[in-house]
Amino acid sequence: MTSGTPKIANSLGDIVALPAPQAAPLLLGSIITSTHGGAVVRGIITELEAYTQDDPASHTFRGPTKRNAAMFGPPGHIYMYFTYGMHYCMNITCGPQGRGEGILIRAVQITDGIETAIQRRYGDREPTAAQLKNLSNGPGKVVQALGVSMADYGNDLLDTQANVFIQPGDPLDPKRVHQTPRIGISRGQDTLWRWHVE
DNA sequence: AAGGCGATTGCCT
DNA sequence: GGCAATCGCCTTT
Repeated sequence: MTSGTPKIANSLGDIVALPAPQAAPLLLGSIITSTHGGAVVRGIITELEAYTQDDPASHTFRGPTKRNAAMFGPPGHIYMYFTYGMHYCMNITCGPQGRGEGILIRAVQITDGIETAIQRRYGDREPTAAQLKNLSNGPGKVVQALGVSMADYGNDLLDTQANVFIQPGDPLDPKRVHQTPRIGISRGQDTLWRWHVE
């Protein structure tokens, strides 16, 4: 680099290396793409939540385990977990290697491959208006619509050759961004670590 | 070795 | 809005 442009946290690699609560709002509006099954499904990340290691709501609160190992790996990788006996959710790992932080992707606005997403969520039946609205507005729904699975555990989300990857999105209108407590947790409700756009 | 419960979803009232 | 479904993980005996 010969220009005098200062190095700022403007690339995804820089962003995911930040602590999760700093990275999360910066990743809102990013593009996530899945090429699973030979079909491209792509969407804009519209809701996410940050989790840190000293956060009682986090899977990493009690230290590394086999389940949460990816959270302690390099940033920008996939941490998947299985919950409630039937649902999978995906995270973007954050912070430096060795630090158990990540961002739960809670909602995506599908922009490409919506037919494939509908097929994965509802099968061949024509979706109702309600079903279309609920296509990918929850963490388990996002995973299902994108066709992500535990096979993607630990994979690099910044590798555009991977089956699942993220890329920068268009800037968001700050007026459309809302910050709230996280959803579905019994502890750690004091922090405003959920961000979403309308 | 066993039990409780969860970063959820969808259906039922 | 309330609650059942369903099972792997982690904590506790």
